[in-house]
Amino acid sequence: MRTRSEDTRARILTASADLFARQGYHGTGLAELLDAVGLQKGGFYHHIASKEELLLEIMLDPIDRILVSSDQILATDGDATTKLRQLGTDLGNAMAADLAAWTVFLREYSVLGADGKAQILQRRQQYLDRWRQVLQEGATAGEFRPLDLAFVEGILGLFIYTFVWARASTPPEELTRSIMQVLMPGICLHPVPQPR
Amino acid sequence: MRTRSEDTRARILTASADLFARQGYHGTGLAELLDAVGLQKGGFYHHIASKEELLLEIMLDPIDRILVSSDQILATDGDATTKLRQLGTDLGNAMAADLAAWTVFLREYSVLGADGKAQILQRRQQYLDRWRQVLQEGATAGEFRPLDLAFVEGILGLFIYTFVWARASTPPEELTRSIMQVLMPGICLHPVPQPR
DNA sequence: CGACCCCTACCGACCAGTCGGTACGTTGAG
DNA sequence: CTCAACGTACCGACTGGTCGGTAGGGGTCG
Repeated sequence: MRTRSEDTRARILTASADLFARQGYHGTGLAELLDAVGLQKGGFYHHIASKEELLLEIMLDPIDRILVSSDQILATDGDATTKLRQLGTDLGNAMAADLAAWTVFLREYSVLGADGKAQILQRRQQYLDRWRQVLQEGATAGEFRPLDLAFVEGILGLFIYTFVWARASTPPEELTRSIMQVLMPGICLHPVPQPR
Repeated sequence: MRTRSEDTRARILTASADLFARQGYHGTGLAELLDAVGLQKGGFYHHIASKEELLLEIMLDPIDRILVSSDQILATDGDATTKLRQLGTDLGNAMAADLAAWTVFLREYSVLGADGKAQILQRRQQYLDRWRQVLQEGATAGEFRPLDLAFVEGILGLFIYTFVWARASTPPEELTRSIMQVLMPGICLHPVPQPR
């Protein structure tokens, strides 16, 4: 059963994510949030403890979701090449579905206090470790080249910049495909058949 | 001859780039800028027209520099594979030398007014067009796979995220090498010997 | 030489406006 | 009657920016 409160709260979350993505956290005043949601301050603060807590909640959502889906991928018994491709398409789908929240997640880390930073950083590391794990697995299995894994930090950047800057003109599945078209043969040792 | 004024102005520029990179434009107050530079408001505004003009100047610097160096690379008569590698190492070197300014350039676009946006966007497109040009050249010459170029927007993200998040633990040349280790075979059709 | 002057670099008080946040009143459904 | 879900009025702190003023170095005169 969906209460009215939860509904209002959800509206606040999505509207804020949208504004924060477009103008940044500090660039978005309370007033803008309020008339985007259609509330006054009193109503707003009935649902939200503080602006910064709101930010943290927005940022936790996308990373928590993808921790679940990537976990399922890792649990598969396919080879590393397959898992790698799945990790990529999964990330692309996630960003396509929640681009605003992902943008905020990847841009506003520095705004958070020590608590929020710790929570976000831990999950971020967890997620990137999934990639590192698959990369390692593929390397020892002889599927992948022996790689210096420093670039893994950049994968999130590769995706988000492609999605943010190329979105208007191109459907999301094509963006993911374009990225994976480079990433797969860049990582895999033997020629990889491109699906489709 | 280097005047005192130019020196002070330069100090303002670098200090501001540093603070903007760490805390964001809106997250950095005038007060913080002032005691980072060691000036009072009067002195500050003697050199800078406005905070936003300051931001624009910070952002124009890295892109203008790399437009020059990438132009020189394009003018070379090497093959596309060589040019591609040079574009990558050039970008890596630029970011390593000016990480703060690059961070600001890639994060604070939305803060700018219509004028600033136009100036930055034009240069950004110019630079990415260099990559597209080389990619196209290599594709028609049979050096590269036939690629969907949507991912090109993500190259900047790939680099900046790698440099920002992996910097502390790794020297910049290694970061560039790690990235190019993936990018080159991801783009080039035939196996590419890795230098060094 | 010294007296004058001007201009650059800088100071610090001040401004209107905006910030995030709170206290409390009101409304309406169960 | 109750309590959640809001609106309204207000707060102090802080925002970017302005303005009148000043210290002092360098040039130009007699």
